[in-house]
Amino acid sequence: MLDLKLIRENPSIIKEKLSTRGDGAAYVDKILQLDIERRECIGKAEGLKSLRNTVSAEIAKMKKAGEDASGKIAEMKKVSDDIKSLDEKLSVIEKDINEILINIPNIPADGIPVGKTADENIEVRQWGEKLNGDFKYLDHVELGKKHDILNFETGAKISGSGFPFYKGKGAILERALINFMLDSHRVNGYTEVFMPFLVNRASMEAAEKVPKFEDDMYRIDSDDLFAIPTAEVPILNIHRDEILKYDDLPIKYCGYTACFRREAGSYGRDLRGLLRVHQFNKVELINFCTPETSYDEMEKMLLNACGILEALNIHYRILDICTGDMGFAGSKQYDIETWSPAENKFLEASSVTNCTDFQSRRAMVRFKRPDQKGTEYIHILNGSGLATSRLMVSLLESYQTPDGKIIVPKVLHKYTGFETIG
RNA sequence: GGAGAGAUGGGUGAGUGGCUGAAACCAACGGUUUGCUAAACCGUCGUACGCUGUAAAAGUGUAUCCCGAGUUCGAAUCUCGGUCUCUCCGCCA
Repeated sequence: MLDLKLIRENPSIIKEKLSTRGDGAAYVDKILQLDIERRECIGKAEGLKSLRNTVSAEIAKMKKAGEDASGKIAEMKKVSDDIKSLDEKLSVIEKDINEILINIPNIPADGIPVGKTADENIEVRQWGEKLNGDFKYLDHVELGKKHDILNFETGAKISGSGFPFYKGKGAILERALINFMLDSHRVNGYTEVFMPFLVNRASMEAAEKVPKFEDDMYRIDSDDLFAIPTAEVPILNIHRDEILKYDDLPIKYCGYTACFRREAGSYGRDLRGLLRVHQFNKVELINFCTPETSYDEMEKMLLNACGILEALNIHYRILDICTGDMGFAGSKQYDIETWSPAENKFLEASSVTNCTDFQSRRAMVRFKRPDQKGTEYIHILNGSGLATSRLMVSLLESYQTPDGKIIVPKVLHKYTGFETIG
């Protein structure tokens, strides 16, 4: 959620910046108009409330002195009615403002690529090289079937399509990846957390996932709980409605969760195997930091995520995401894509995003500087470090041998207890 | 699932209709005292929104005692609905 005051004070700048991000700019004028009405309403209502408070105190005194206050009481009855109708009007206006505000995306950072679609993302760098062995690379679905480690039919039987089923060494490898990533990030200074996979509506709203993206979420109607689409949601909410200590910043968390996404409307796209699933595993990184450090922290987080891929020796590239392709809450976003030799393309395995104060305003996560009055909204960064599903695709495919075996990357041996599959 | 208790500022905790944004204590911060430390004493000590205003400041009004609605001239305090927490019983990984 954007800052209403910021919009009020810099409408043209906000409009200009939002113009690169869909239709956000169109809302600005409407917001400004409503904001004027809102402040008028507040002024009137508060004036009357002030009067009521004063006179009520007088009534109390008169009653104590045994005087008759019925005239003033009748007068205040009328005032109270007026206050009530003004308050009702105000709440309608504020609801309208809020409705618009939750549909305006974050302001893009200076210097990020301007563009409409993913084609206009800019590649920052690549690491490693494309594999070009002189044999036909089997894709992860074929490899999964061959070694009986991944079975999508069984997953479909249990739950439906898009719910992968891992077996034997496949299940162990998945777990190994998660443990390896968590251990690595702990060394990088992140505090490990383990969280609920179902969260309440307030948590989803704080993370700006709901109501805008409610259709993409799995919801449990009977309790109004949501299956988390990412660990970002519960981790972000750790500090909801809190004022953090300046000296504690930055606060960094890593955590594993399963992630649940309905992927409504994306049927037919990248459906094969693990490429687009309703449930996947991810280790998430979250950083709560000051505004002046957030872009530096973002670079560090990116390196933390890349470090996993380098340890696993998987070819990847980094994209600087353009304004039109960026996530709703993001101000700047890097995607990390890992190479799939069988698909012959890069797959998005991670996304590192600086959400600046966009989420913290809704979630009310603030901090206080020493020797300074008032609070500021904290900057919140999130990054996958990483999602195992796409990573598994790249890993299985990249580590296959011409005779169809799969070598387990060395860093995972201590987690798997075996060195090859097949 | 059954029965009961509760939710007040960073913490403990008082307050059952009228100077109560809220006692007291603790913590924190600033200061005095002190050879140093400790102790003592004094002061400060929530947040949000609006208005006035500034270089920064500051002033002022309103709201806020879990959330929402109601009663009343006036609600932390009374009524109703909800959420959450705790205790006991039952069930259970």
